[in-house]
Amino acid sequence: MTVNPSVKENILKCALELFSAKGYEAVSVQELVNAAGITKPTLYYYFGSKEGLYEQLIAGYYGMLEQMAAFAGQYLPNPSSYFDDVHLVLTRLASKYFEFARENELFYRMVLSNLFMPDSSPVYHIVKKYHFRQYEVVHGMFKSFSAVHTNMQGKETIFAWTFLGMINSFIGLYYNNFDSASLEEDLAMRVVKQFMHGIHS
Amino acid sequence: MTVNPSVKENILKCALELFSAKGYEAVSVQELVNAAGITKPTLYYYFGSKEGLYEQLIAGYYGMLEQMAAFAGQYLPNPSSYFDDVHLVLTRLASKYFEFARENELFYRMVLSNLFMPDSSPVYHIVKKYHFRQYEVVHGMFKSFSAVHTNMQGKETIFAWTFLGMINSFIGLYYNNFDSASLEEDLAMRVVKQFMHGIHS
DNA sequence: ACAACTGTATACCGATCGGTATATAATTGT
DNA sequence: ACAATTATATACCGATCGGTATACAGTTGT
Repeated sequence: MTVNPSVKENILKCALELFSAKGYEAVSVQELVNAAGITKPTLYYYFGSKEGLYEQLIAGYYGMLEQMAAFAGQYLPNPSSYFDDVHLVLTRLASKYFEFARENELFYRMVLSNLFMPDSSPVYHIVKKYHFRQYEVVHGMFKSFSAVHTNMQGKETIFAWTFLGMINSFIGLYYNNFDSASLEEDLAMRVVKQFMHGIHS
Repeated sequence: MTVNPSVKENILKCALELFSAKGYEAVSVQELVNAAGITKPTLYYYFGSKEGLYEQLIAGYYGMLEQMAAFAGQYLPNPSSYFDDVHLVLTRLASKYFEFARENELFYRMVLSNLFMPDSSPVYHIVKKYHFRQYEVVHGMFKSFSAVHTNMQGKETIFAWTFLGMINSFIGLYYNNFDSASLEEDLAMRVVKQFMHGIHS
């Protein structure tokens, strides 16, 4: 079986728009193929099933996200300089997350809406491993911090979840226009400041 | 039209279990009435529609949550004492959120899974106002802080969202057993510490 | 020119969707 | 006792669900 790239890309594009706007369950295959200007057998020819389409859709984007996070989270210890050490890496990572969320809003909306999805939700088993890999990258970053800053040892898990929770909270905030701030470098610094020094900043 | 409370309660109980486990869209009315041991006309007699059932279900729980947050978030200024001022109220509120999340796990799982629901999701318009009211209570609390601690002025929105984001992040963590910590008083203190003083705590 | 393969559409599948018309059993007021 | 009302079930509605059998047009290798 071969593929017509343009047709496949078009299906993925329409799927992203619909799933992002209404959620997986609420989008029917018929609705999807109408939007893409094709018929059902074409969709099943390329993706096998509705779930297969969803998986292929998120796999690509999650790959990019993971690569970004792994790269931006690289830590070159420089403990003598505050701003060139942990602070630098966290700011870079937050900034890159915001950049990704800005440039892939439709996809990242799906990520957010799936974050706390119930375990027995029909699509949970699809997104589960991608969520966890994303967490692992951030957790690994804090591990590399604590290897140098031993006072952080044992708190890597809680730091990873807190940091990701804050990042996602702010991205959700941005998407819903509750805060006038945009997801610029500036906000990344504010988030890191809050994360590192709390309310007294 | 009158009601048989026990039947109605039973439907609500089954609805909570199913919606919490699979999400609104993924639960069919047939599945629901089977679980409750009734037939469809009975459900429609009491709730009018699937959406009506969902609304009545969450309205009750959100009412409790709102009342709890409003009460726990009351601020009696005592700026001369650090631990009896903002710190006290935040710890009490966090603690109460964790308590609520422990005692109403099924409901709060629904809350979390709806947190970042897309705007055009079929149930978004139902949960929207409840989410926002919850945020407003916390925002009001920070407003009452900043009336005394003027250095907090202008940051009430960002504080409210950060605080709620952290709370929910930890509750999600607890539900997914990623952290061995349970949602006890102890964790509430850690969250407030992280919120107020950041990573250096 | 013709066979093999790629890609797409028509037309259909049984099952299930959310919702309801109607009948009737059970309760209540008088 | 009997009418009115409450509460429940049978049986059904048109629409749509996710998915597919089949035919066939377009392309490609030889």
